[in-house]
Amino acid sequence: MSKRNQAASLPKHDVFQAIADPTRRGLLRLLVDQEMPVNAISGHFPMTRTAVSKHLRILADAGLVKERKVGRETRYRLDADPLLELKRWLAFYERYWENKLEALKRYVESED
Amino acid sequence: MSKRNQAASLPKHDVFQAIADPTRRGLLRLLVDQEMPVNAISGHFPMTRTAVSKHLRILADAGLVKERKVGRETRYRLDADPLLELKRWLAFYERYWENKLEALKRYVESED
DNA sequence: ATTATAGGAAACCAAATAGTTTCATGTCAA
DNA sequence: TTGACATGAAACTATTTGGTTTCCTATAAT
Repeated sequence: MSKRNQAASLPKHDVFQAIADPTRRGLLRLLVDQEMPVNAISGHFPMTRTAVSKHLRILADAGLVKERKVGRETRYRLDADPLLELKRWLAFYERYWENKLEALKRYVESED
Repeated sequence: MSKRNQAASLPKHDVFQAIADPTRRGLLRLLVDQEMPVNAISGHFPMTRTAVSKHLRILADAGLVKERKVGRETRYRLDADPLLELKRWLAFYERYWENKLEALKRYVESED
């Protein structure tokens, strides 16, 4: 049932786009093993809280962070799962750099 | 010598940004094991040759394709090397989904 | 009850992006 | 040498992006 993500719940931002921005990569890195409220998070970045908040929304759209309301604050934490898609995408190209490394290895070995 | 890529040859587009666009991912996929001239390439995409050409330039800036002039045509081919950066970036997060899978596994196993 | 704190929503802005059309240049073919 | 072909450059446009400021709402603390 439900062909993955359709109509109703189409993620507005995919993981490729989400990680394209360096600030957002920084956010992921920061939330790796801490759940943090927006204020604490935004202290780590040279921009307004609102800007950080928007980045967090984009990450949430891509499924890369989860949010939880606690009292008057919203806490965010990493969800690395969507990165699996990236890993699968990357895997396809793996043999191409492996080929290169192979070639280099042969070249080096033929040098003695 | 030369701390990687500095001043003079700063790549205007990094690999994260380069692969953010679906058309560009399509280009990489197409050039995986063929060297192709622009005209042949652009036939595979629903946009003008010029637009494709610009995407190719962005990929070239990120080092993901190499170009070679042959007579009056310019042929492009994949260079997967810069994807290693992405792989390293991803590797950092690997344990986070592994933890999840672990947890799931324990949960399933405790079910009999 | 009043004040302070945490966060999102809205309106706005500048710059970047993804595309177009038109033009110029270099190379191949007749 | 004349014409056709392959491509990049330039100028232009619409949309998206990344940021801001200003305001509103909900929760906590006094």
